[in-house]
Amino acid sequence: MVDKSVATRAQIVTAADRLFYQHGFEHTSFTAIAEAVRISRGNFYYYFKTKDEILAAVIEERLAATREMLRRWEASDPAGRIRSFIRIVVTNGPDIQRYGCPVGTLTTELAKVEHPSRPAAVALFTLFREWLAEQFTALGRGADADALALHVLALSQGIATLSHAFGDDDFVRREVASLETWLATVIDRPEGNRCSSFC
Amino acid sequence: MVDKSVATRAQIVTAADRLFYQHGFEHTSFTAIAEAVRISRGNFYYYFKTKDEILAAVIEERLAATREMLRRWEASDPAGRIRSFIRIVVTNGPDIQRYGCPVGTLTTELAKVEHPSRPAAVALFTLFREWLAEQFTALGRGADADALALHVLALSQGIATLSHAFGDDDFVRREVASLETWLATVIDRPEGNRCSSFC
DNA sequence: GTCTATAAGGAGATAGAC
DNA sequence: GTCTATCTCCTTATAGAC
Repeated sequence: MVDKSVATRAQIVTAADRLFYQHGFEHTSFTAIAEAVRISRGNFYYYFKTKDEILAAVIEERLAATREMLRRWEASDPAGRIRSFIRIVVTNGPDIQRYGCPVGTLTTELAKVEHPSRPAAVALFTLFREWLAEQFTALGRGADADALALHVLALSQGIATLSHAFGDDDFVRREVASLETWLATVIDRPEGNRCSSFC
Repeated sequence: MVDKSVATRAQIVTAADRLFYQHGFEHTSFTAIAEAVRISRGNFYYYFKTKDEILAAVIEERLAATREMLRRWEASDPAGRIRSFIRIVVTNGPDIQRYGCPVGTLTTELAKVEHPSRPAAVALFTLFREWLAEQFTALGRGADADALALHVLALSQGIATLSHAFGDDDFVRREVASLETWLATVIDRPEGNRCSSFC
């Protein structure tokens, strides 16, 4: 039955997505995924021949979900879109505090084990990077849009990593507030009049 | 022979340190460490009863090495010390591009697998955090020294993560230059006159 | 202190019945 | 489509000779 097949496959991807995020790719076993979906390990291989295939499907799923999120954010103006991004670390605060950034932690893990899907994971970063650069360009900062995008991305990554390590809510809120203030000054100020390259 | 025992043990810790950094703790097997030190797997257990014991020794070693590095930096004035920290991502640029930040990647991995040594790894972060806060206090920013320390730590983490993901040298240099400029303004400026909470 | 041999368990992956 | 049974490989860890 095609419908059932599609549904079970989607359940596997959803469960694997969550477990890879919470416990890491390598640390998540077939047994753990099978138990989460409530199917046998054998049935598993009807849908995915290898563990790497599941990972590829999970990354595809995350790419699609991220594109959909960015699409929803386009309801705001460019400055509001960037603020939506900046606020992720607050919006998803509890998850990030427990498990870190889903993009950063996956990319790092796959790099350490030299996994073939590493470039696909980096593409998640690239998606945010290019989308942020577009917003800065729309705000009249086309000349250094990519640099500004990377700056926002880097600080968000750092906030996520330290939130994960220290579990300090105040720190996250403080950094996000500061980054939003920075954003406001970056947008309004002409290029020659800044306190630093990014300000 | 005690001397030999000490030397072999140190070699194991050094090799494990490097391999844990390059390939991750879980992905590094006893076999890999034993081959690196050129001893048999059996001999291995004469020095360490479990893999977790090696990890604990590696973290202790990293803590000691970090304290020693911070001690050397004390030859500079407080502002110079903070600049030494900021420049790590350039000084260790190639390693960080390949393997990420040794502190951040280890802490994240241990959290995902809920490893008992996770708090010890976080202590590495705390060491930098408190040392940075001391320097900001010495610069007359005692009121928000910890917040400033966390800010520098967070941005450095983010730079390391993106350097690892994208392998972009220019980005790293740009961010470090910007952070150094920021540092100069933060030190000189009275508390009321800033373009953002940190500037 | 160092070695070889081996135990015990878990992983990914396969075969074939239903 | 789903299952049980099984295979193979690799891991950590142990026992005991030298």
